Amino acid sequence: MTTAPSPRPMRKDASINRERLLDAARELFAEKGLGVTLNDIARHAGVGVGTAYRRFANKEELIDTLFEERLQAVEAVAREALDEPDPWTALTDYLTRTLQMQFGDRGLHQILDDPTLGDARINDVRTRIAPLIVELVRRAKDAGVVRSDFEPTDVTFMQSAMAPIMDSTRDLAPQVYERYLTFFLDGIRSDDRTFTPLPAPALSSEITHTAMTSRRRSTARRRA
Amino acid sequence: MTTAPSPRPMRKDASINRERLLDAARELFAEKGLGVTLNDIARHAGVGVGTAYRRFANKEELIDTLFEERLQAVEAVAREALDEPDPWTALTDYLTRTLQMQFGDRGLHQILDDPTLGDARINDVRTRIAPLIVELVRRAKDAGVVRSDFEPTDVTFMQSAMAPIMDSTRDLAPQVYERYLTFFLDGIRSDDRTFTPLPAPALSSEITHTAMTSRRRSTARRRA
DNA sequence: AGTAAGCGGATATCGTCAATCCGCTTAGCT
DNA sequence: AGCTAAGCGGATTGACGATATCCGCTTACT
Repeated sequence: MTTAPSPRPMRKDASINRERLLDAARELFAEKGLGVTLNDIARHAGVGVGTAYRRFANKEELIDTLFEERLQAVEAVAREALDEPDPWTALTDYLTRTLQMQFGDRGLHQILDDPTLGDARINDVRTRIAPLIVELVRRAKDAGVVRSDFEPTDVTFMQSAMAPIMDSTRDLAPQVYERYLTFFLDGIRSDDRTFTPLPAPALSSEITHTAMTSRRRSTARRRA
Repeated sequence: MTTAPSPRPMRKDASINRERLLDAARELFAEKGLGVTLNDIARHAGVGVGTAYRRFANKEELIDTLFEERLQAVEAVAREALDEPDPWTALTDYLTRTLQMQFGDRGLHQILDDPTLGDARINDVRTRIAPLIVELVRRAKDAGVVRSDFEPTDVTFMQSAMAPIMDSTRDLAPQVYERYLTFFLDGIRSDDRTFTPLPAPALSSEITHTAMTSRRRSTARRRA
């Protein structure tokens, strides 16, 4: 699936380097977002820039290659959630799990959130995910476990709202974003209006200050 | 307060241009955020770059000049909120009003949110605001109108969570962010666990797509 | 052993932004 | 009315960061 049936197979060192580049890219995209340069990736892979550009025409190609699979994983989570009989669990499982994934991979968040990123294949997957979310929300509303004025697009905005929290606390207090997800979920759940115990304590004002100060520059890059 | 008692007053054309620059800066900072360049501002003011740099050493000086007042307005809102006898109204008035201000002024949001921005005077004001928020939250908790595990720093993160929503919908559907603020407030209010009517309908999936696509690049600039 | 494939990384190119400089204009004084 | 310091515009310079190429050397494979 990775290599077309070309006359000659790739030379051994070449394919090793290709893997190294993919690994490095995975790591850097996850940690710093899609803004890292091919030069960064090459250096991280312990390989010359030339090598990087010989294997991938540009960063986009690398992104498309890597994230199709990551997005399919998100799609799979949505499908699994639809197998869950309890509609509230289904919806929250989807949210919790995919946010977890996005928390661990800034690039994944960016490509999920920004429809201008990625090629046709990426778009395909995104297009397949949307109706699954619609269905998850519909079921939850039909079962009366979610307020009736909640809509599928609210899921999208909620995800984008989590991004700055994730980015500012990633290195400092990993699961703080779940605290805010909980507030949000307590604001839309209708079958049980008691408060869910918060999965993480609030940050002290000092740590909050540090978090806001050390926020990583969001390094997304616009499409050419 | 603006001009020191210097030997000669500023020449008339000079002070007119100074005002023009301040107006242009206010407008551009509000609309595009603090990332705009002094050149942008000069052009917008209908004035040469040289003039801009003669009046203000750099963008920072301009920012500090303009935003001290804006931040004081936020402080004033907090103080007014503390005059409000009902603790829930007090807290939500503060949130609603300051978010409204931030919605109308991207620069204000940035400087409120990023402690590395602004000079000592700006920092002073920020330092004065923090304890007011602590007090607003304390009162609400003491009165039992807000869940007991809610903390003042949650206000900070909630504000930063609204930013991407505001930025993606500003030109498309001005008050959508209030919808998400409402979800959030319904998730922390403890005296009344019914749902607050949403101030704005959900965006259609098409409009949401447009919103995510046309999101303005966040143009904050790091300090030197 | 020969050679096509691959390699590294210095370097060219581009775009963006900050900041200066200088020839011309004008406000304000006498 | 004439003088001059102050002000003006904006082309230009310089720094920087990112992308992408090029080319002399090396290596895998037959």
